[in-house]
Amino acid sequence: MGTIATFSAHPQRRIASRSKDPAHGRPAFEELLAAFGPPRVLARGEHLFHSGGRGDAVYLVEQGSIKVYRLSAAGDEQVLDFQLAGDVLGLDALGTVDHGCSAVTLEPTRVRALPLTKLRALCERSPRLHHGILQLASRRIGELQQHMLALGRLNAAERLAGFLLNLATRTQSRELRLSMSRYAVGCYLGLALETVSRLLHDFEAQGLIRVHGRDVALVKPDRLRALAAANAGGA
Amino acid sequence: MGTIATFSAHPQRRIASRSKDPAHGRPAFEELLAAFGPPRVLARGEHLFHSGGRGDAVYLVEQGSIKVYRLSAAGDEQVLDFQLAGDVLGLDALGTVDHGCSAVTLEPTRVRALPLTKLRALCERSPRLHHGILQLASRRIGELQQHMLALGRLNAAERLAGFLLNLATRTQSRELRLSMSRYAVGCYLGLALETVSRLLHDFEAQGLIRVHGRDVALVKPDRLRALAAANAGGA
DNA sequence: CGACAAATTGACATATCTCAAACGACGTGG
DNA sequence: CCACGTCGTTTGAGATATGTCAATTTGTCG
Repeated sequence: MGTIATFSAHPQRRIASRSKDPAHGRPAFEELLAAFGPPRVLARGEHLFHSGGRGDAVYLVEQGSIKVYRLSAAGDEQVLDFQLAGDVLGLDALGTVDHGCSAVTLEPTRVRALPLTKLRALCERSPRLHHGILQLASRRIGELQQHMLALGRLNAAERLAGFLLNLATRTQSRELRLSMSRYAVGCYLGLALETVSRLLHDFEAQGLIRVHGRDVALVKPDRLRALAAANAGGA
Repeated sequence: MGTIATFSAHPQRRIASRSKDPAHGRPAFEELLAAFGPPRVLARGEHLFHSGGRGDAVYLVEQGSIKVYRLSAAGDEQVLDFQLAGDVLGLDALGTVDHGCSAVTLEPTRVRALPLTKLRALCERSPRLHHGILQLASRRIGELQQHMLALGRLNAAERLAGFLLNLATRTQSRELRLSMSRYAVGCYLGLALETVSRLLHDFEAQGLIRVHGRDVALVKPDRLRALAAANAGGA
């Protein structure tokens, strides 16, 4: 895992695009992939599941993007993650009966579901697949821990820089088209939407990025990285 | 889950004290428990593992307490969790080769290890045990997500109130003996240690708790709960 | 008892939030 | 095709929660 520190590249969970992982079972992921059901297309704004709802499947995003979030009693939203093509979500409901979060599409999105009943049955038969799921869960833990570091210890600029780099790595592109609003970005980073807006402006003023609405081009990723890494550590 | 919202009670991971969970395999946990090796006693300040180090086991805390943390490049510490008796840690290293965090004891602590090699072997043979681990991982994801909400959206008082309630639930006691410093609490909650100190004072002044050094008694847990829940939502 | 680490308390600095206004894009309906 | 309303974004000014720095007190352990 290379360069990006604060926000892990999440390449791990993006099982569709995994290509090399010498030590641990690649085949596990392939097998897992094959277990998912047929594609289903959701319109923008449709929910995949709701917090409190019974968790009855995990989902693989094939195309589009999904916002996973929780609401506080006061109605504040905390975005837990944005899921892009190749990501798997719903892992938090394996251990408990229901979901602790909600998932909504940010644009027309194609997903494939793997019902928990089927998942459990498959796990009985294939330790390899079972292990694949466990690895996904384990990696998700690592990612969340990394994000906790960001929320707890990084300043606004560091968080945003890390976020942009993370997206760039995951999409393998420096030309980002943000499917989420400034508000959603703020909810993810623990910031006010105005702060996000201002910071994007500042980054542009410094020549680090170019911004046109929701299109963001990373002009100087290295300097962004330096910014993010100023505080967000490696390892 | 019951009353505490922001900081889940983590009762899930405290497998030693699990007593009822109708739907999901209790036996899985019992079996898992039995798989751990012999007890080992660590002195205060000893590390169980280091960030970057190869993850070669998961650990069950039998007695004492452990601080799990990450360092940022700037040297700032983010505490990811405090692990008490009954908790399992090291789950984040199942999916990757090495740990993304470090673990150090806060007091003399007794743990039992389950080497990953053995764990994997056992998983091959016992789907039930395998499933137990998966559930632990899944629940940990839920807990981390809940803490992210706290870090991202709650104010200092709400975080601290939630933290105290969390500890009380996990230890089944309203008389807390904090094994961690104010500094460590601050690192966990994303606050400065002075803020923690001041807040404890304020809570005491309001009659919510009594503080004597590291002994904290929850005098009015309900009011603390109201404080924590003011913003930290259920479900 | 002495020394060192932890905790408290105060004064002050500031990053970020909040409130508010204005602007732009975009889709709908006349 | 244009007017209009809505939603998201930008930008500004001011408020504030929390951090920082520093001095003092308390606690702990050899």
